Amino acid sequence: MKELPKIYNPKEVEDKIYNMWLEGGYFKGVIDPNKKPFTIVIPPPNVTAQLHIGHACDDTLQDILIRYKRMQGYSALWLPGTDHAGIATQIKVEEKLRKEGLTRYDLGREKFVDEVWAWKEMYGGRIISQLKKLGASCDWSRERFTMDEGCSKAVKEVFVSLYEKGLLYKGSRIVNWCPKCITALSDVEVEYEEKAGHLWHIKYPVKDSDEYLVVATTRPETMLGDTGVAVNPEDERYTHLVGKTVILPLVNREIPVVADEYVDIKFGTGCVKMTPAHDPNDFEVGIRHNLEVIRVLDDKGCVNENGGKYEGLDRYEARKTIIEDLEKEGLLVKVEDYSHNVGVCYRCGSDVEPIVSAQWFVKMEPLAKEAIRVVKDGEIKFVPERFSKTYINWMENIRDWCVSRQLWWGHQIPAWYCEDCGHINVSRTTPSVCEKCGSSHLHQDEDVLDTWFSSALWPFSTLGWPDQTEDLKYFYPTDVLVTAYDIIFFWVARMIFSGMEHMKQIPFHTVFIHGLVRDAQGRKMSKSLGNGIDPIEMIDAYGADALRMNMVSGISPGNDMRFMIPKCESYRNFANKIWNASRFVLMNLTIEKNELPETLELEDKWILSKLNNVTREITENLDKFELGIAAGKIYDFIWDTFCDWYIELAKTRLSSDNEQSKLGAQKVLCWVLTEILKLLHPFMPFITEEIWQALPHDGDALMVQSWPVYREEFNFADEEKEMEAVMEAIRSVRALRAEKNVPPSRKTKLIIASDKTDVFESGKAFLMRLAYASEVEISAESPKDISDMLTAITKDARIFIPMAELLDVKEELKRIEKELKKARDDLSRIQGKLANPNFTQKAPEAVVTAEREKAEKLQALLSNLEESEKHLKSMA
RNA sequence: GGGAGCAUAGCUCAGCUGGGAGAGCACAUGCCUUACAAGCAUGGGGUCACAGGUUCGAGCCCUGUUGUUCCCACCA
Repeated sequence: MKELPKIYNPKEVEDKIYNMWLEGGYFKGVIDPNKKPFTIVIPPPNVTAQLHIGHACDDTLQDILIRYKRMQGYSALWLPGTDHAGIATQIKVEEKLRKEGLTRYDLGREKFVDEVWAWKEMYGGRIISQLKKLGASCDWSRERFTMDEGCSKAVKEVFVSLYEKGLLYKGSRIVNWCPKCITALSDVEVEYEEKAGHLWHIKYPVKDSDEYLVVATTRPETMLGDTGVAVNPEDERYTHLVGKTVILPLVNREIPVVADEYVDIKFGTGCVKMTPAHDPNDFEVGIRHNLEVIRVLDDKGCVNENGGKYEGLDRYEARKTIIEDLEKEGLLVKVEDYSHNVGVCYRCGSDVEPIVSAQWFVKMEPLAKEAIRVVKDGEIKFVPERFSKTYINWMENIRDWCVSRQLWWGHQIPAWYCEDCGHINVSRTTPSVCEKCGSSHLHQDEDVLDTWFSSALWPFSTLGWPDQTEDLKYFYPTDVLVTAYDIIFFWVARMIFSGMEHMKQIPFHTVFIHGLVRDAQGRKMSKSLGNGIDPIEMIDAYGADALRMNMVSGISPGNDMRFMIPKCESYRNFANKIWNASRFVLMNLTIEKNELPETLELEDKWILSKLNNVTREITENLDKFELGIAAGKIYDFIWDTFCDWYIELAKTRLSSDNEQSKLGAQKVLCWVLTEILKLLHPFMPFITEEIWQALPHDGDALMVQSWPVYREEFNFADEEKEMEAVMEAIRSVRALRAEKNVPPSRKTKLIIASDKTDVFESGKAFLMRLAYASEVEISAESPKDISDMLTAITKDARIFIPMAELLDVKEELKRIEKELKKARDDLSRIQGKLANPNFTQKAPEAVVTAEREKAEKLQALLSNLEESEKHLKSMA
C-alpha cells in the first residue's frame, strides 16, 4: 500500500483532487428521467467581489447539501454564477477612473460601459476560482451572469410583461435618493442609523399679522421648498390660522396653513413645515391639500435654481448658511440637540435624500398576495421557521418597488420615448417607429434597472427562461435556497413573487437561512474596522476542509456565529487525526477488496452497530437541515468511537498470530473507514476523497458513491452492551491507576469478578492492552483475600489490582463510600420515579423501560460497591 | 411604536419531538503506549439570567422581569 506522510498537507491534495473531480465531470447536473432532480442556485456573488467569510459560510452549507443529495442518488445541480451588482461595480470602476483623473462623463456612456465589461473580464473570474478552492461542486458548465444574453432576455420579458399587465408603471413619486451615487434607491437599499442632530425651531410670520408660527425641523435647508405649514385640525391653538397664509422666511413665498390629521399635537410646537418635494409624509399631505411641489435639491444634493441665492450650495453648506441667515433675521427661536434616525445609502453610506422624481415602479400589492399565500400555506418553508414571520410581515406592508436607477451599468430599461407624441413604447425588441404615431424619433430610457430586478429571476432565468428549455422543465422549481437573513427582503422575497408571477410556480421549496459571520469579538466584519477574515488565507493555513468544518460545526440555523481562528486549528487537527487513522489502516492492509469478513467478533459488531445508528442519525439531521449537529456527530464518531476505541481494540488482533482474525480486523477497519469517509465527505470533501482513493474501492470517486443507509442486519444491541461492559472495566481501571499515578509502563495483574465471565473472557485481550494488565484472571467469585488489592468497580464487575504498596485502606474506604453515596442517591431518585404510578402510567414506555434498566444497573453497581465496602471494613 | 433572537463550564458555543447537561479551546496530573505530541489517558470546573406557572418530570413548554443584540416602521 501507498506510503502516506505523517502530517496531512491539504495544499498537496486539494487542487489535485478538485481537478480530478472536474475531469470526471461529477459536478455536472444531468437530465436523467430515472432520477429525481435536486437543484440549488447559488446566491450570485458580485462579479468583481472577492470571496469573503460570509460567502465561505453560505457556499459551504450549499456544498454540503448538494454533495449529500448527489450521494443519495439525486441528479444534483448546483448552478453557479455572478451578479453584475450595478452600483457596487460602477463605483469601483469610477474609482479606478478617478485615479486616472477621469469621470464616467469624460468617457460617455458607451465607452464607460465598455470599461466596466473590461473590468468584469479582468476580475470576474476571481471569485469563481476562490469558490473552487473552497471545494464548491458547482456545475461550471452552466455558469451564468446576470447580464449575459439569456438573463438579459429574461429581464426584458419580465419588464414588458409586467408593463402589459399594468404591474409596472412610471410615475413621479418621492424616492430615496443617494446624492453620491446619483441614483434613486428602493426602500430596502436605505439603512437607518441613529445620528446626533439638531432640531431647529424657526419662526414663520403670519401674513398681515404680528403673529407667527414656529416650526421645528431637522433639515432646515428643505425650507426653501416649503409650500405650506400643517397643523392638526383639533389643535385649538391654531384653528384661527387655518386657511391663512404665512410668509416663508428667506424666500418670502406666501404659503398656506392647512389642517391635517398627520400632525401630532403633542410633538414640538404642533406646526409642521411642508416640503412635498423632499419628504414622503409632506408629499402625501401635499396631495391632500393641493400643495405645490417645489424641488430645491438637484441630483447631486446641491440647491438648484429654485433655491434663490442659495443655488449651487451643497445641502450641508446650505443648511449652515440658512441657519446663519435665520439667526440674523431673528427668526431662529432655539436649537435643540436631537438624536434621530437618518437614512443612508447601503452602498456608499451617504445620507439619503428623499426627492420627488420620475421613476419606474413595480406595483407590489397584487404580486405580494400570492407570495404571502405560498409561505402561509407552507408551499415554501423557511428554516428556521421564524423567518417566515419576518417575511410575511414585510410582504404584507410592502410598498411599490422603485426599480429604475440612474446608472450606466445594468440592464437599460426597455422603454422608448417618442419625441413627437411623447408616447412610451415598452418593447421586447428595439422599436423603429412609435407604436402610437409612427414617428421614428425615439430615444431609449437612459436608466437601468435595479440589480435585484435581475436577481429576482435567477432561479428560472439561469435555467433558460423565457425559453421552455429542457433544463427548466427538469430542474425547476429548485429545491433549497441558502442565504443569510439580511438578504430575505432584497432577494428571497423578490424571487418568490417573481416565480409565482412568471412561472406560476414557487422558485424553491425551502429557504435555509443562516446567520452572519462575525469577528472573534462579535462585531460585524468590515473594511473600515479591518477585522475581516480572508477565507483564502484560512484555506492556505489550515486547509479548505478545516475552514468548512469551522463554518458548519457548532452553529445553529439562523444564528450568527463568531469566527475563531483556533477553531480552524482544531479542525485541522481533526483532519490530521483522520489522516493518521487512515494511515494506520493502510499500513495494516493486505486486502484488495473492501468487504466485511464472514465472521464478526464482538468489537466488530459493536462498531458496526454504532456506525449503523450514527448513520441513521446523521441522515435525519441532514434532512432537517441540522448541519451543525450532523457535523458534531460524525466528528465524535470518528475521533472517539473509531479512533480512540475501535482502532485500539483492533490492534490486539492485528498483532496476533491468528491470520483469520487479523484479516477480519483489517476488513472491518477498511469497511468502517470507508463508510465514515462517505458520511464525512459532504463536510470535508478533499481529505475524504484523497483517502478513499488510497483505499480498496470500486468506482472512480468518493463524491459519487452512495450515501450509507441504516441496515437492520447491523443492529447488534446485545453485543454493543457486552463490549461496553468491557470498555467500562477498562475505563475504571485506567481511572484508578491515574488517580494513583501509576504509569502505563507498569503492568499489573487484574482479577475480575463478574457473573458475565464469558463477556470478560472475550474481552481479555483488550483488558491486557488497554488496561495495562500483565495477566487477567476472570471468575464469578471475588478472591477470598483481597487485603492487598485496589478495587475498581463497575456495574458488571469488581476488578482487583494487586498493588499492596499503593493500598491505603482508609483512603480506599473513603473513595468507595463516596461512590456508594452517589450510587445510592441516583438509585433512590430513580426508584422514587418508578414508584410513582403517575410516571409509570403517563411516561412513554421507552422512557420507563430505560429508567428500569438504569435502576438495574445501579442496583448491580451498588451491590458490587457494598461488597467492597464490607471487605475494606473488615480489613480496617 | 411593532417584532424577533440571545442569556448554559474561565472563553466561544451545541443541546434535534420535555426524561437528571455536552464539545472545542483553556486548566491540572500522568504518558514519546511503534497511526497521530496537530497525540493518548485521567481529572477539576455549571443554582442552564431571575421569578412564577404547566407537567409524574423543565435547560427545553407558558407568563412576567432584567440584561443584551438585531429587524421593521418612523414624529417634523
